[in-house]
Amino acid sequence: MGRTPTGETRRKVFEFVRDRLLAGEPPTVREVQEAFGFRAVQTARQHLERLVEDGRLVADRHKARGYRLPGPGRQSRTVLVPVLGRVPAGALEEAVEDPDGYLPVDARGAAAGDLFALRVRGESMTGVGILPGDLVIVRRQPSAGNGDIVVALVETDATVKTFRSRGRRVELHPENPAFDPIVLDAEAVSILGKVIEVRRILGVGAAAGA
Amino acid sequence: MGRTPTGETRRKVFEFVRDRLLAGEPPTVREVQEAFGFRAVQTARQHLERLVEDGRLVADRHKARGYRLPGPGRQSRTVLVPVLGRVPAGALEEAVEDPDGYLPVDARGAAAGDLFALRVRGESMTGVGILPGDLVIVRRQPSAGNGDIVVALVETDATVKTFRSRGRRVELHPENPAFDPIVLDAEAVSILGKVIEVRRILGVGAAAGA
DNA sequence: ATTGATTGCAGACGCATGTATGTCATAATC
DNA sequence: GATTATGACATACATGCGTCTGCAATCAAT
Repeated sequence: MGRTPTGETRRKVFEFVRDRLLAGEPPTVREVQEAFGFRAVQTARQHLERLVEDGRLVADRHKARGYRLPGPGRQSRTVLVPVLGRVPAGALEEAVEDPDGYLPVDARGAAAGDLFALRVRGESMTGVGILPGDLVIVRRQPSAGNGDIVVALVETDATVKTFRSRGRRVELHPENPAFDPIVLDAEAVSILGKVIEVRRILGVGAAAGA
Repeated sequence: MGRTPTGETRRKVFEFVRDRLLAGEPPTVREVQEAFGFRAVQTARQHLERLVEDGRLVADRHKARGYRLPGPGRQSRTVLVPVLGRVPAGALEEAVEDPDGYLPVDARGAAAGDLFALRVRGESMTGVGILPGDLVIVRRQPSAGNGDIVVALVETDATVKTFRSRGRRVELHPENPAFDPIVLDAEAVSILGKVIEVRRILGVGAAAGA
């Protein structure tokens, strides 16, 4: 058959492959072929190979579904992090087993099992832009540095506060003048981890257009 | 060879496959075999099939790398969304071509190509917990509803504001008493999209994305 | 000991899939 | 119009990879 304008099809092929890759389902050469109605496998392959030459894709040679996006710089490792409903005193392991859902997070070096997420309750951290209902992503660690925003176990509930070490004592500072700091003996505080990211999902309400 | 305690290996196989899937690189049966040192393909396959029976995995039969996580309930579709450095007047398409990096986002129904992210500049939205340096994830749409937080093109720069329609005019409200609303003729405003999520990366190297 | 369930091994079959070659038509350039 | 590059097609080949059949070893219950 005829041909399409120069470069036009290749761009669309790239977008198709990229979207598939980002969706976690690498396509086969023949799936690309069918998606574009090519009558020969080779046509799809030519486009793919050109994209590899141009550095827009990389190929895992001779492997099924072997095309990938170039890395490793931008190849950030995405992991799904469990959103914990509650953290009943210390039983973090069990809470992870039955999460409310998962959030896709760029692990940035952290081990997948060391991350979890919590929904923020209360207004004690509004001063640093952490509002009720926000999600905090936490990396598990037993201690923290001054100024770190941490998740700590106080009484039986997990709470988000700014950590500050004061001699043998530990202060958990809210970031809201209406609340008072919590001062405890260092051993009496159980740090669950450090907040590495804050997220707020906004009005899913009107799902626009379609 | 001997055997490992009941169920033990299967759990590890599941975790292996799950992590690979979340990383966007579905494993082959033989890759599972090698990862665990099985001397027969079939051993890996047995575990995989059991996981499918248990509903922990689903299988795309006869397809290469055909094992997936069950869905679509918990299988929220994760897409990588480009972080745009700048949005030079209207040229959104081109900006997407050369992003600063990618963020993993739960698409929640939106088409992958309709999403992008921007880094917030300025303090005009601190009142609703959007701070300078935060990342906003935007779904492209040409209009918005009252109260939506939108990204609009004013002059030559993209800005984040609360949208409000006022007759034939459009108001872009900052959420900070130190700033004044921008009032424009409806046709003079170019809405790039609606903010559907806000993120703040804390701690270690504030560099998100690449 | 017998039985059944589970874990693991060995080898083979066949389709799916990446790859190689060669041909033809259209577009771009001179 | 001749030349060159590009897009598309047709066919074939080699191997990756899911699947099948059959058997051995370990553990628990009878």
